[in-house]
Amino acid sequence: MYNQISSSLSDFIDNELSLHADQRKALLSKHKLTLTDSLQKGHWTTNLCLVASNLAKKNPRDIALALIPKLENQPEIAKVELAGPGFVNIFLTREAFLNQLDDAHKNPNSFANSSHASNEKIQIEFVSANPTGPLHVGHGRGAAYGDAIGRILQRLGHEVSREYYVNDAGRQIDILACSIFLRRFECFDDDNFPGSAYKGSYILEIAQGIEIDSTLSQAQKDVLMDSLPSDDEEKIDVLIERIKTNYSNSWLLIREHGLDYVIKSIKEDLTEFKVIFDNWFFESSLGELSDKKSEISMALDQVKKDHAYEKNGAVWLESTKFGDDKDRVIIREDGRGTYLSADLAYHRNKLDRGFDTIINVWGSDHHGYIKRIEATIEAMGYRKKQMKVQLVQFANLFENGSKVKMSTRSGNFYTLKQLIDDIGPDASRFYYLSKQADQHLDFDIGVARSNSKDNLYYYVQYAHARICSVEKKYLESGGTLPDQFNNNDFNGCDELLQMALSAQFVIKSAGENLQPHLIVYYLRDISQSFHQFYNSVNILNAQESEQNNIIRSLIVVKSVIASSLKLLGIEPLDSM
RNA sequence: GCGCCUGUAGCUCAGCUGGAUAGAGCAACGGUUUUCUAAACCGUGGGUCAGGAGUUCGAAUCUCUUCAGGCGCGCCA
Repeated sequence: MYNQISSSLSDFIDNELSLHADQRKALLSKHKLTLTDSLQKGHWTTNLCLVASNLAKKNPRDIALALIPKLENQPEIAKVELAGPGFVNIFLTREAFLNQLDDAHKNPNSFANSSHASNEKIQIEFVSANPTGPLHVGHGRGAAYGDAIGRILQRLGHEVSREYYVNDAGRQIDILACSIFLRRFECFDDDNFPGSAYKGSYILEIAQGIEIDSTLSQAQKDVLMDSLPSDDEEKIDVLIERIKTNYSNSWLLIREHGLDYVIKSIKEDLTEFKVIFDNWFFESSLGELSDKKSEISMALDQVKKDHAYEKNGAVWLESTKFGDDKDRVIIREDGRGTYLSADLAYHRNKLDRGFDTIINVWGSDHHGYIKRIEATIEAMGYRKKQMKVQLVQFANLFENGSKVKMSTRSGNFYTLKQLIDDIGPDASRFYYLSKQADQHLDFDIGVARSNSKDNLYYYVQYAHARICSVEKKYLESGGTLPDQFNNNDFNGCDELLQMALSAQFVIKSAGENLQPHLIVYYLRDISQSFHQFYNSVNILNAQESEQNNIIRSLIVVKSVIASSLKLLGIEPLDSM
């Protein structure tokens, strides 16, 4: 119906309004055809006449008077009204209204207006936490978000690939290995353990799980720990150097073992969270700068040709030429690469894989990095529009009103796994997605865990479970589930059905704007409408003539709730 | 100092590609169960959409500005 009315409006614009080409274009892009928020305004409404009145310098009412007969001609349209300042409200025949639902049900993936949307190959890179420890609740938000976006975009017909970028090459991993080494050979007692090393209990666990024959004598330990710098950062770097040099075999073993262990545990946590990646991309696979044929060397060579220069012994990317605030070092004075140089090669790799769009889900503390990477992409000859960056703010965790403290280095933090064990993956995902990603989220686990009425997650699930229950009872009493509406019968569900129809537009918008929270709010609204309906009508004791349409409506609502929940990675509950 | 984000009911937030009376949950108060799951529903109270100016037929929404808060500005990752 949307497409049909929409094309009538386009015909009207082309044939009845004498507009210049640019005016016509403006009108086509600015006018809207939307489902109404209440059936008192009909089923569909358009602001076409209001927008056109500006462009055509005509009274909106006059334009409407010309438009209305064109619409009323159509057999599916019962009535057209001019309302408010110039809205045109379209009332469908009951049959046409109900047919829309059958159509939506038959083709859940065919979206209104889908002719304009081309199916793209989209890659989403998310989580990508450094493999130096377990995922914490902040990572969980990115995981829930990226995965939901993936599901929504897939539903809209795109081909989606989920990727985790593993920073397995940098200093962070050296610190991880160093921390494990120090624990394994008991170099420090707890009070003197270096401040920059990782102290979580998992470090001890890894250390104890490694099979190494050798031990360190007290004399060896003394040499290792002799006259260390007092600064925490310098201290750890010196330790790393000494261990690498003097205990290279143990070092390599520990480094590899530690990395494997942490990555494995991250994968396990994500699996439990129902987030499955199609690809794990290792930074180390880009190779070394010292290898002239490595991917990272080739990527750097490419930008060095035209967009880089040497200064103070370092190589600088002329990123200011592409909108960055300042130029950036890509090769340090000492010849090592920077974080940006690896990222540059990584983005080149991604774009060369043929994705139409790559979406980077980053922690919002990286927002200053966006211009830099955009500049890098352009310097390599790609279009920066191919990349979208979606920032995810940290989630503050509360319990009974007080903030749960989190600090990574100290090792004392609330992990994603704890959260999942505590309230389950589905409730976690629901609350993670309940607010726009790039804004602060206060997440109260007390509420999420509770059976009380302020738990929105259960409010939605309860709506679904209630419908399942009614259906079951209806079948037990000898009813059969109807597969179509009776056009002339009970219309008490029509408002509910109108809202069910809007699901496809909500999902479309959630996908286009990368905002899964729109679906959360939609779920809340349709659940509320259902609960209201449920309390106002005795379904199982309704007259037989009414029951067909009621049950049919509930089937539609149930399926809309279930499919919306699934887009968020949440399994609908059949009973509670 | 520069850049990005935020400011909507007592609290937590929707609504922001301009549109019809500004919404929801919680909290407060008062109701609803011989009947399908009361984790529900109904009702009442509660708002200068931070302040100001501008654009527009029309602004919570766009522009400018002031105030308040958060974050980012490394040859860190």
